[in-house]
Amino acid sequence: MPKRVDHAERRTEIAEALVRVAGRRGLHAVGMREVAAEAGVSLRLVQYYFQTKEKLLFFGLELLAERFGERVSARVRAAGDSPGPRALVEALLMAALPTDDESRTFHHLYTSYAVLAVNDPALAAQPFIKNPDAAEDALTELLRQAQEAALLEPGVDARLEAAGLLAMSAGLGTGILVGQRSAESATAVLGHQLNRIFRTGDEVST
Amino acid sequence: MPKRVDHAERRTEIAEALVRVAGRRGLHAVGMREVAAEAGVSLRLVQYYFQTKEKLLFFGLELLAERFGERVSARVRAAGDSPGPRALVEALLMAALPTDDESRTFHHLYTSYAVLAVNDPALAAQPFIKNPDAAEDALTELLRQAQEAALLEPGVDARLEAAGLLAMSAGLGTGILVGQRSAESATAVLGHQLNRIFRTGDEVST
DNA sequence: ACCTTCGTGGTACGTTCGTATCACAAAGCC
DNA sequence: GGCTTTGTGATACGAACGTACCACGAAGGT
Repeated sequence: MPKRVDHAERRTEIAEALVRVAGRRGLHAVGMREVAAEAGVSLRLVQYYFQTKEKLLFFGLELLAERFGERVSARVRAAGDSPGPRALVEALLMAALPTDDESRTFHHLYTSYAVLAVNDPALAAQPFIKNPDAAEDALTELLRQAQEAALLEPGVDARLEAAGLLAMSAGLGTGILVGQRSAESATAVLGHQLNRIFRTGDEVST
Repeated sequence: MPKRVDHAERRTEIAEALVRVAGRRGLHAVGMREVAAEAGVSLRLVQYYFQTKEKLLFFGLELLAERFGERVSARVRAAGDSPGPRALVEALLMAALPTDDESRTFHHLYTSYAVLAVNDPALAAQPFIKNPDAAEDALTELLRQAQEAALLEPGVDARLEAAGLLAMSAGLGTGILVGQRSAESATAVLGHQLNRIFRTGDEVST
């Protein structure tokens, strides 16, 4: 049976199994055996491709971040051919909301990792800072451009506003996740916020 | 030795030990034995006052929510004798930010519980919804009053704004928690947001 | 054609965890 | 003052977990 196999691919498959079971039962409850079963391989194999559980978890986080980045990019690209700044900003912020199973799992697990990182320096060294900071930079740049095109209300500080919007999006996402608020209500809150930032030339986008 | 003892008090002491050790090592890592050691009692005693770990965790959450409520109330009361609406709003929002050890632990553990609640219906039935909803109602009412006193910029929807501000505060709090942003930067973001909501009669309060 | 390396399975080990059990002393009740 | 209840200690148990170990079949290289 043992043909030569692509390690990277195998690792990705197993990490995807990890993400699935973690999304279903919670990151705290996932064990090597269950990941193996979900991936349809033996426990030994999980050990073989990841020597330790910690490494498996790290790789799972990387996978999660990567997939999420792709998702956001896709959303932004889908925002239209020559999208207005507001449509771009909206796409960026809405993509982070847990509106379907995939984004819900992402939000759930990312928060789980973040909580673990509070007490785990090794985990805290992972892309927890890098990734959100990049998003903040990107959004700030978007707002600056809109500002130069005189599309924003006066008195808006691009950087502070970007940070605030991203934090709001994250907070709303958590609210959705725990069932406190519906996805529709979250988008309404976000939309109202954008209405107050952008000059009234209402393009509410899709 | 066995004098008659106040159960409620004992349970609170043990739950406080739970909160301490959970804040130190993460909620996922806390065991009955460690809680017992932290509280300075035997494992048996923890079992005696809480029959099961689940009940201990529930009680810990209740304690956390209660203490946090008191903290917010204290902050709001300390906002001044006849505080302006903006000072009140600011006190409410800032109190939720993890600026010191106590609020940091609160934010950390509350988020931990929230993550667990995603996959645990019994935990989800605890005050996860009730409490934030109450905060949203209170903040909405505060904004409405400010609105009637013509202290707000036009075009502000009190309810949507309240929800947005609370979500932003929560999101900023998480950012502080994971070391992505400093407490000062978070308060700056929040302050800027309030500046754009309240009419310019700048009282930045303490 | 041999031999090394790679992929894989099965299983055992040591630890830790939550919980249950046994034992017993002090206090309250009548 | 005997007896029941209450508080407390020590320890045992069964399960689950991460990890380590042993064995072996099938390719690849030369």
